[in-house]
Amino acid sequence: MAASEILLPVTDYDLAATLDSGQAFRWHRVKDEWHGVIGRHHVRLNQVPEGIHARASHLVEDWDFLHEFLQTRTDIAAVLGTFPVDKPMSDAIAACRGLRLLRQDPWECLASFILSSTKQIVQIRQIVALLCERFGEQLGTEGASHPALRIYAFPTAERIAAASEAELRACKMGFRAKGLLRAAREIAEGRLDLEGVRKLDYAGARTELMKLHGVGGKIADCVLLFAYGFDSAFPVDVWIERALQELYFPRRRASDKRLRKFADTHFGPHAGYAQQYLFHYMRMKAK
DNA sequence: CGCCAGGATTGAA
DNA sequence: TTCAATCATGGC
Repeated sequence: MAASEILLPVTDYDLAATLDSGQAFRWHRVKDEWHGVIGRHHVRLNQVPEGIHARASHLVEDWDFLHEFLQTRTDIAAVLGTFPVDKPMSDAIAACRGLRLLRQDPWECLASFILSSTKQIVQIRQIVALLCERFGEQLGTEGASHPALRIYAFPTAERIAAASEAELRACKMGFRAKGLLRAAREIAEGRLDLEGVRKLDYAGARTELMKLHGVGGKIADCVLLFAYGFDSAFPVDVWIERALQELYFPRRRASDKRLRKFADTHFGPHAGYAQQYLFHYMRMKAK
């Protein structure tokens, strides 16, 4: 039945931690509500005792897109049950129980993480917001008279492919414009099929994404984890490197190679989930 | 291996 | 107020 609001009855779901854990860059909190765009849906979410309450700015026939994005059907207890039983992991779980992995659109996720290179989360947000304002389709008409309230879809690969590198650089993305433009063209001109990547195994999918200029192992793993649901992907950035070093090798300094190998073997079949818990735990401790 | 690529933020002068 | 250090990933 079509409605503009719905209750998603989920437990063990920390909406704030999930939307603010560096996976997605377009969500912002207004009072107790999270505003965001999923595809062409503008939605507002808030955590209530019974689960997550969602409101859309339009009538929605099928809310499955929201279940999919938020991964409400994931059995989080089963995932946590596969984590290694050690002090760092149990501390991380205690610190952010209810943290989830999202399931994002591959293009939006890929583009966002190409822009994330050597940027901090606040800056990535700014760049992505500018990109959407300038190249994304405006959704609805609420903000027609009020620029600050305008809502935009994430720009399509085709639209980005039609932009110039200079126009993209004007969104403050610097040298990342080249990588974004080239990726958009690969997709728009049919040389890269992001849907086809779903059919590959983890190693094959990673190799495929890493062919793109500006996409190394870390960014490929972010996309594989946050958009494709490859739970074994374990993005290693400086935060995670520090976390592994401090939490698991406090006495002796471990090489990058050693840490990488540890990451690939220690955390089990849902290593990506474990990574997200460690990442969020370290960010919370740093604040 | 070591350098470089922008721009926001932080803290010193 | 200005200015310099810091941040952090991939290509070469």
